Amino acid sequence: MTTTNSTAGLGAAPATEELGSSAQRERRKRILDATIDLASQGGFDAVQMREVADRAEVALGTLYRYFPSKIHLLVSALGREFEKAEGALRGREIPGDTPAERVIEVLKLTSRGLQGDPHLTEALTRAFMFADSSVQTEINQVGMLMTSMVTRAMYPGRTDFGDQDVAIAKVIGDVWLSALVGWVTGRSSAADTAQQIEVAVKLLLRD
Amino acid sequence: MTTTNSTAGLGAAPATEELGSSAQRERRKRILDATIDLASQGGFDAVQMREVADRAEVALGTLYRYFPSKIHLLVSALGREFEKAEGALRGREIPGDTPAERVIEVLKLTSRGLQGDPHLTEALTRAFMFADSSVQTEINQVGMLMTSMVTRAMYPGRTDFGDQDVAIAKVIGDVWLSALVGWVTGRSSAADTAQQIEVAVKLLLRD
DNA sequence: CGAAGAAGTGAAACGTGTTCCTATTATGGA
DNA sequence: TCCATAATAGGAACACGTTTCACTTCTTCG
Repeated sequence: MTTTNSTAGLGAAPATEELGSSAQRERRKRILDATIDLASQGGFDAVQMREVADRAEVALGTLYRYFPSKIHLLVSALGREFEKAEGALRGREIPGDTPAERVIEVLKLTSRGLQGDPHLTEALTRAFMFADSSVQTEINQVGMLMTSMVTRAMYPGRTDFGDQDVAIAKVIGDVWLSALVGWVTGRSSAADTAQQIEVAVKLLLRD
Repeated sequence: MTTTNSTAGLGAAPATEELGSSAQRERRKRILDATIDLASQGGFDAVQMREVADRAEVALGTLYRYFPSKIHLLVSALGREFEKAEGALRGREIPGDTPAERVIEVLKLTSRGLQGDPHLTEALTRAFMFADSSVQTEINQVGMLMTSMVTRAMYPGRTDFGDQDVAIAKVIGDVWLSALVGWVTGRSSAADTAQQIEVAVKLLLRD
């Protein structure tokens, strides 16, 4: 059984690594800020390592010391954003009478947030899709946040979930990712994407 | 001059295998062969445009005339391979007593085929994930083949399918893609991938 | 304080995707 | 057949991710 459990990560995942001196934490923050700034304005291609380094007022070599590749950089940025989004959602009461309705609601909210900044979304999604196992830590973090958002929407208030529920949440996450890729790469419209997710959720959460 | 390059470009790089002189069709074939060869031996990174051009005995500029980017090249190669795989499957009788069983069988077969050539799969999947709307034609072709394979496995012999069935097939396709990406990028094992797909299919095709 | 090592700087250089340019060869119509 | 035009060859050049290196600055600890 491959249940490396997800409920473990559902708790209060501490913010990002708190290692390093405060100067280092600030450098790191400046780098991620610059990254998101550039991504937001021009997408994946606009995030150029030299430009990021410039904006963060950091040498190129230093940038690479903090993030060993552009993919690491972008996936880390994605992690930070996702954490923020998940935090914002965490306090909120999710409307909807059934698990399906609530999950759709959450995914709509999230998608809308992403689609409000298409370039940023494009950059982060591309990076996520391109990431290999050397970025596993960051990837898993994002995956767990995703799963956690979905399960919480399914059963608000509950804190741990059965295998079946987690499996469903993961499938929904997969569909969501595929749909997002379709949207990001210009193959489907925002409406298509929403529709696609809704269909999947209804299929998976009918009973 | 670059004035009327669109018509010239289309003539030069026939989207379908029909167009172009026989010399051109052969060039195109040599290029795709070289691509798959390189991909198969070293994956995405090993498909280097200069090397492809060399092996295909074609100038770099010619390669770019036929395929305007590495992504186009790889996605086109993917299309050709997928067609071949789908054709091989089309004649065959699929074992299994229920739609779920048959779909799982088909996906297992396909996955096994892919996993038998990991580098090739990695290259093609990466390209697919990275492709933007300029590669829409090729992408859609692959998507339709995928959906068609799944629906046919659900109801062998039938030739047209209800909305619900197509929707389910698409969701399965999404999950399959996500799982494949996970495998390709080294985040999950072949067994995990199979498991993940099986869970999704069982959830979607229970009744 | 002072020294040793870690971290940061700035710049050059390399690899590979992509573009561009000129000369040469194929092709198809008058 | 001969010419106009498109297609190809060959190769230089450019862009951006990544690496490397010599030097400087910071941090830590005896």
